Amino acid sequence: MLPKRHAEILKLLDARGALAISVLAGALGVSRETIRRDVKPLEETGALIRMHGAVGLAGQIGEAPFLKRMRENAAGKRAIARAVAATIRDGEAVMLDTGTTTSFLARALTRHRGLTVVTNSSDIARTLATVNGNRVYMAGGELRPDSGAAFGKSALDFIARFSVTHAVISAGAVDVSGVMDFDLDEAEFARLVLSRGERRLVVTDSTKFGRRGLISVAGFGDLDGLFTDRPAPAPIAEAVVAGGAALMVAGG
Amino acid sequence: MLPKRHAEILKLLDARGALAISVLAGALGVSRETIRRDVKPLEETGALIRMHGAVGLAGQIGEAPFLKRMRENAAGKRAIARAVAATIRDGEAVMLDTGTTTSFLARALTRHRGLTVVTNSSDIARTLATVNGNRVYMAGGELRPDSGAAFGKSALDFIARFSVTHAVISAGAVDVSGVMDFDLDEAEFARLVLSRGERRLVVTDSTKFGRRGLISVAGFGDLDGLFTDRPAPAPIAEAVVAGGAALMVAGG
DNA sequence: CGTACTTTGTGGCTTTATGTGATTTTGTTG
DNA sequence: CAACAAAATCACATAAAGCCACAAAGTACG
Repeated sequence: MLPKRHAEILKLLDARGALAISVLAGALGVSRETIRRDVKPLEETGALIRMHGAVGLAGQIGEAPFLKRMRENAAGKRAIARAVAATIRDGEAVMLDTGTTTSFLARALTRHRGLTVVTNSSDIARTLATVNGNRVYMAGGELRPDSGAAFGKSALDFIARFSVTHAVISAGAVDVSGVMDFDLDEAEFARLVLSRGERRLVVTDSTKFGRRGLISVAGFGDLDGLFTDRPAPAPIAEAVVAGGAALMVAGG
Repeated sequence: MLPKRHAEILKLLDARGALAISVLAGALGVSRETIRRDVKPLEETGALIRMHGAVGLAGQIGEAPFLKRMRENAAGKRAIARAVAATIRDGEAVMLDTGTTTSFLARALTRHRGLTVVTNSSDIARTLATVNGNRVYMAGGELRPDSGAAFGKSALDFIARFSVTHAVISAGAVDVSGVMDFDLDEAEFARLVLSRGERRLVVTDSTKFGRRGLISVAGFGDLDGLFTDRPAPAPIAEAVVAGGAALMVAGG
């Protein structure tokens, strides 16, 4: 049962940050020595970093802001990701933009088979490219240091050639007027992603509600659904349904 | 009655997750050995994944083949990666092709700062894009399911625009005539990478020596150095130095 | 029927996973 | 810096799982 517990360990670390060996041993119901033996190959492949007394995911240690953000409200984002993944069937085509919540969605989709995935995020591409017979198309170019994703004209041109069943974007902010972002390139990219999908979804954890964004990405009328982890403030919830989009609240 | 029990096994796994061989044997009223024999073809076709003690549906367990390959001789590859990383200074430009050893090199480079990185590998891109102010340029396109990397004309065109200090490729095989590969696209890509670097390196763990490749990538005269983890067979070592390349053996 | 082929079971041996306890290393604190 | 506690390491024991070869029981087809 090795790989199974390996996956469990990575999941726990992903959710809760660095943990002591003994904590992991307790959580998984095996001896500390066993956890140590599990951890060794994971460390050798670079997935983990060991310190005396604890292990952590490789990326989290050396100040990677993106991974740090992935730990904020990780439970909520994971719940959203699971809910969205449940609406996607094996073999379908999805387009994902960059974001912590869409990265969680990519992880939730590792149990699907034969997906076609279009993205500009190196994290999402890497997560889905080598598993389960998926086909992954990634837009190349210069990758942003904060997100590890490609933007700009060539990325736009690349994804404009695709048409997919599910287009999923993440939101920097959501208010009554719709979905907003803080970055012009990201907003343009997200807008294009939405236009290439038959079913247009936004995923956003509840901390984004009421936040005021800089650039408008889409009104609720342009969407088919908005997935979040906690009930939205009443005015926003009303605006969503008034725009004709479904509002889905994923249970933790 | 083979196909019938195969279907039963898949159904059980789907309903109850990963199960031990002995559990399946009990549930279906046959011996463990029989289940093992049932499971073998299912594993070969990729429907199942086997661990010691249990089998699970491929979709439920996330064990990518690429990660599996990264575990093989991980210590040797890491030693090679460390040795190469020590010859690269902060702020320099490197070009890396896809391979388990170059992925290790990317990890060894996470402590460098301000690198410029050019690659076609989503794994390498993701590893280096979000840390320490690196600039990462990744060739996009359709990613190969085995390696998570982009090949083909657009990838070639993309990297052809760059000139870097260090060009590093991994080898599928090495014999007295030079560096070989098993895949035409990979070989062409590697050749182009070499041509874009001032310092041209090959990294290869010692298991590749003497293996017979399909396509020639480069003769030793085209290289500045070859890094490996154990001394090469005498005829190959002689060919390397005769070609004017340095042979570096990294201590474990 | 009988022969040839397939499927299943069995026993012996090897390998793997895991736990336990002794011993060493590491980090902390007075 | 001595002393202590937590963690890591190591060696050993054991039980479960895997593997192989051969025997037994079906099964197909002339």
